[in-house]
Amino acid sequence: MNIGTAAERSGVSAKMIRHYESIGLLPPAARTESGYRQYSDRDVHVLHFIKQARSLGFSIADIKALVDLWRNPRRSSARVKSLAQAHLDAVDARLAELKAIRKTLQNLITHCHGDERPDCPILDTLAAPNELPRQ
Amino acid sequence: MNIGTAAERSGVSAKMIRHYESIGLLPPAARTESGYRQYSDRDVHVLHFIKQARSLGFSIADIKALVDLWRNPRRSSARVKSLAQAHLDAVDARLAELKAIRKTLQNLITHCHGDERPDCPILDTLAAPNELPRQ
DNA sequence: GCTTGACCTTCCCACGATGGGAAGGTCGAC
DNA sequence: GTCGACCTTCCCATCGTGGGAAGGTCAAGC
Repeated sequence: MNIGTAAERSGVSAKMIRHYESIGLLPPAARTESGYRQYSDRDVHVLHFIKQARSLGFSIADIKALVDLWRNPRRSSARVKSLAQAHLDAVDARLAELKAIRKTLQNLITHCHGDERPDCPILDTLAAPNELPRQ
Repeated sequence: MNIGTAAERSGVSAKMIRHYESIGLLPPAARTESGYRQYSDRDVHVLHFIKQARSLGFSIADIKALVDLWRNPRRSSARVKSLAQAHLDAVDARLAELKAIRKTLQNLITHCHGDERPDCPILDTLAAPNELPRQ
């Protein structure tokens, strides 16, 4: 099938499919005489794997490693688990960050009248010489 | 003072100070005869404001709006609050996303032996034809 | 006054992931 | 044959934060 069909069936855009091929995440596709890329059901399956991993927030580098492990019958699940754990740790770190940000924003918004007056605790806090309240 | 000192005192790198000037977030700095940028205490204060807003995750475009409001004695706090609320909404959306990702990852990791065997629920789930479990 | 290391300037490129769009070729239904 | 949909490659962009090259400036120390 052509790239458009592969894109539709996998959920990965044609643009990204070409890009993934260019960065080596995918092997070069088979081509017709006129240069059109040809994809098999197996290729669509790989693309779907990539899409799923992306939706879990894995980086392209991680996904490359995961695809390689998937392709290797001799892999150890320890390696997979290690990759997933490192990613989970990063997700947790980002969650903590956003929670702190959320808390500060929520507090600032609560104390802001939000009317026509110019005084505003949000601006005052941003302009204050000390660091933002972190808790 | 020179840009290095302004960077040190504001917590914003010299690179970013130059960048912010180039994108119009900062007005062009005064210059010496030899072309060195000169910054006042007031400039450092603005940079500090920018740094604080960045640490709260506001985009450069939002920060530009916030700085303009800060500079405008006739601003309404409603406008400030609206910007902050929109940003908080975006933070909340991202938090929800990461939480869902975390949950899925956590579940997959829990069911993975993480040993030398090749069978792995993480890879199996990524390769499965249906969408990832979302709850 | 000269030396030299730190600092400054502009410019170009890069990162990561996902595009938009231009220019030109191919395909297949009608 | 026509024509709209699809395909190709190539170049650029987004967003925020850099690295580094090439060359100029500053001022402490000798």
